[in-house]
Amino acid sequence: MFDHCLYFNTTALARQLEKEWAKAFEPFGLTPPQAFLLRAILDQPGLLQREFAEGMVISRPTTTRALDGLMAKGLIERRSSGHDGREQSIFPTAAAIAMHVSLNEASVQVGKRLKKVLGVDVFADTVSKIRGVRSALK
Amino acid sequence: MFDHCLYFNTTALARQLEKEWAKAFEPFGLTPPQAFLLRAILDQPGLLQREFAEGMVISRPTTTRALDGLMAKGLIERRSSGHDGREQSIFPTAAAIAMHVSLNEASVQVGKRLKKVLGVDVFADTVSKIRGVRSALK
DNA sequence: TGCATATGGTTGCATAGCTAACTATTGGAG
DNA sequence: CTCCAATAGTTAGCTATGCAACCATATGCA
Repeated sequence: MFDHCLYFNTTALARQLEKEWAKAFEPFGLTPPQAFLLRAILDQPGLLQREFAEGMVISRPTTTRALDGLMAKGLIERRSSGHDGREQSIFPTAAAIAMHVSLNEASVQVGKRLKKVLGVDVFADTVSKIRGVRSALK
Repeated sequence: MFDHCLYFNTTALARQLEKEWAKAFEPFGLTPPQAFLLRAILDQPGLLQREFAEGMVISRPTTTRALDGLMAKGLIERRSSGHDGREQSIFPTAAAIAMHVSLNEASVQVGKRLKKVLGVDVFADTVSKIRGVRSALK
């Protein structure tokens, strides 16, 4: 119905991809947003909550809640940043660190599968086009 | 952080676009999902609820609720399809029909603005790439 | 020093989406 | 004709997201 609409196609694709990734992270008991946030934390432990919000391109309230969820699962810790009483530094727990490798492997597998289905070039082109649009709209 | 991830970029773009369209539909008191569904109904009055779910690529429960919202605003009617007691045909009310032209105009404006910002070719390429991925994953 | 402003985080409230499970109706196979 | 399977729609319950408004802490300027 809205074949040439960027919004329509983008949101529809986002929902499709959400399902793909949900399958991959299901064994970890994580949803895609949770898993991606955790991967970011594992890659850059100690960054401030605000910095993760920026990096994931989600609002601060959404970040608060996503981190609440990860904390409830015992996967992260919030520590006061020390020099500024407002800030929270985010660290993975040992349990999360134990998942790091397999979480990354699962992610790589999804990427590989998508590249196989779509073709490596189409995949890369699409990502690059989307990133271009994102930054043009920023 | 996930520069080359299709999921990450797609969901982030989806949120950005949502905001763009929200501005455009705000004068009508409609959110983007509501407005797009209503536009579909205005273009094809009388289709079944299930058919709108398919067309919009959303689940049936989401369709039920989106239509509940439009009905609460007095913009659509559900009528029994006649030959099958399970089905509901969806029609726009006079109030909705009165919005048809300006709703479409507002939508065209957003499209024009995006094409101007991004360039017509980038816009078309991006949509086409995304549609390609959508159908490859279907 | 003290108040105004800015910033990081949280809370409240709303929307949109999903899956699973339910109801109601239809249609087909014995 | 009856019962079982399939289909349309709804309901329940969950997650993710945003904005507005709030609290607490910093910061800067007068």
